[in-house]
Amino acid sequence: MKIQLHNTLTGKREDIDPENKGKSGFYCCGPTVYGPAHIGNFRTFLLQDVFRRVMEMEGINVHHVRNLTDVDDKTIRQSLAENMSLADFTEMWTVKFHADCEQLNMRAPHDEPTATGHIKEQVDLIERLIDANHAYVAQDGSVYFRITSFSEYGRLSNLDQRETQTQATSSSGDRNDADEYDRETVADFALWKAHKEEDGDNAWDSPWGRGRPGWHIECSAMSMKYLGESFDIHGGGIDLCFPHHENEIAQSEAATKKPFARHWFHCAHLMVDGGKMSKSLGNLYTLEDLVAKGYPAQVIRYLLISGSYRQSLNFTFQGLQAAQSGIQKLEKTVANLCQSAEINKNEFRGLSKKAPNGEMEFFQKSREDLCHDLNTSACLGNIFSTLKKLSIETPDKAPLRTALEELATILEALGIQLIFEKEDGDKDDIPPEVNELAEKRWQAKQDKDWEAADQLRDELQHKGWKILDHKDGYDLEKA
RNA sequence: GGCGCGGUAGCCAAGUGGUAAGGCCGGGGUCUGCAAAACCUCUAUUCGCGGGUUCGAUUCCCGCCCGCGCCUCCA
Repeated sequence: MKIQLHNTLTGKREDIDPENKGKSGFYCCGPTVYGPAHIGNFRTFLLQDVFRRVMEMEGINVHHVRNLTDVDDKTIRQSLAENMSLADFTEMWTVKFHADCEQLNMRAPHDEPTATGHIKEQVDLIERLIDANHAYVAQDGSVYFRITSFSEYGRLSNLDQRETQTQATSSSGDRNDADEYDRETVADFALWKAHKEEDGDNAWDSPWGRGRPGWHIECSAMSMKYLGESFDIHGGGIDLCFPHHENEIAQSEAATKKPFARHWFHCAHLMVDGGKMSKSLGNLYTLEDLVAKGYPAQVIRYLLISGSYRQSLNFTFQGLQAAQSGIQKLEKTVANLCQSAEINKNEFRGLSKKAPNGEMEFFQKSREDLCHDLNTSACLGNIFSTLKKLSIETPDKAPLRTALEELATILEALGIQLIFEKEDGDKDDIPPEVNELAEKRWQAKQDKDWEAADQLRDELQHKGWKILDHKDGYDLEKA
C-alpha cells in the first residue's frame, strides 16, 4: 500500500518513495546528549519510530539513521562543569538515552553516527564549500556559510532572504557579538568554530586551525555519508525547520549541486498545560519522572503517539490517565478475543506479519490511517470501533484469528505492546497473609456472613489488594 | 511585525461538500448479598464568531475574535 506523508518543503501530502521501490533512506535529527531527553523529544522520536514501522509493515526496506550530537556549547559546558571528559560525559547520556528508547519500545536506528566520530567528513564537506565559494574563513579561523551564495535559502521555512537577514540583524542580540565582526552577513552561520577559551580541550585540527564543527554541518555530512547525497526522508521536530534544516539544505545542496532530502517530515511540539515545556517553568518531564510516578513506559508511548504528528499535543496527567485506561481496555478486549479464538494471549504479539499486498479484512481502515499521513489518532479510533464490531458479531474462530493477526500487525506498527496481567506466575507475588485474609473472606462470603466478609475486604483494601469476585472464586489484584 | 498551526461534547481527539470516528470521565443496565471487576448501553440537531458560494458547509471563500509555536544553534 502506498505511503503518503505531508512534505514541509512543498506543503503537500506526497507519496513516499514512488520511484525507488523497496528502499528508503530516512534520516532523523537525534538528541544532543547533555542530559536526559524529555518527553517532548521522545514524542518526535516515537513518531519517527512509528513511521519507520509503518514503512516496514508495508514491505519497504528502510535505512534509518539518527545522529547523536555530542559536541556543542551545552555538552562542552556541562562536561566541564562536571569535570568529565566530553567523551565520557556524552557517553553517559547516550547510555541513558538508549535505555529510555528501549523502554519505549523504539526500534534502534541502523546507524547512529556521532558528530565527534565524523570530524573528517565534516571538514571535507566544509572544504568543498570553501572551494565552491559558498563558504569563507574568518580572521579567527572560523568558517562561515555565505547564505547570499545560495539563492534557495529560506525555501523550507518560507522566508525570503531579505527577511532572514533583517531578522538576524534585529534579533541576534549580543549572544554572538564576537562572531559578528567576522561575518560578511549576520545571517551567515558557522560551519566551523575556531577554538575558544571556554571550550577547554575540546578541539580538533582542521585546515583552518583548531576548532570544532558547527552544529548544522554534522547532519549534512553524516546523512550524506550513510544515505547518499540525495535521499528520501529527513525528519525532526518542527523547531528544527529553521534554521537547522534550512542550513542543512543550503550546505548540502551548495556542495553537491543535487537535491538533498526529497521529503521533510516535521513533528509538531509537545506542550505541557497548554504552553511550551521548559525547565524554568518546571513542567519538563523525562521518562524517568513519569515512570517514577507509576506510569508504565508503554502508557507514555501510547499517549505520545495518540495525537497526529502535525498537531501539537498537550501533555497533562489527565491525558496520561486516559491513555492508561485506553491501553487497558485494549488489553482486555484483545484478551477476550484471544480466548474466543482459542489463542493463547501471550502469543498474540507473535501473530503480526507484514501487511498483505491486497486489503486487510478487518483492520484495513486503521492501516490506511497509518499510511495516509501517519494518522495515528484516527488509527487508534478505528482500532476501537473495529474491536467493538468484532466482539458483538463474534465471528467464527478462523476469521477471528485473521482479525487478531491484522490487529497484531497494526499494533506492531504503532509499537504498542499489550501487557497481559494475571499471568500464571503472578500469583506467587501475593504475600501469604494476604492470601489468608482473602481465603477467610471467601469463606465468610460462602457462609453469608456479609459483615465479616466486608470487613475482611476492607482490610485487604488497606493492604493494597483488590478482590475481583467471579462466580466460583476470586482473583487478587494489586490496587 | 513575518512565517506556520489550531479553535469540534466535561476533558483529549479524528473527520468529510450531504448532514458529527474513537478514547477518557460521567449516567443507565446485566451480574452481585452489597461492592469491585467484567460485559452491554447512553451522552454534540451541532463543529470560535459574522458574512458569502451552494440544493446543501463543520468541511470551500472573505472578514473578525481567541489560543499556541517558530523567527540563528530548543525534538
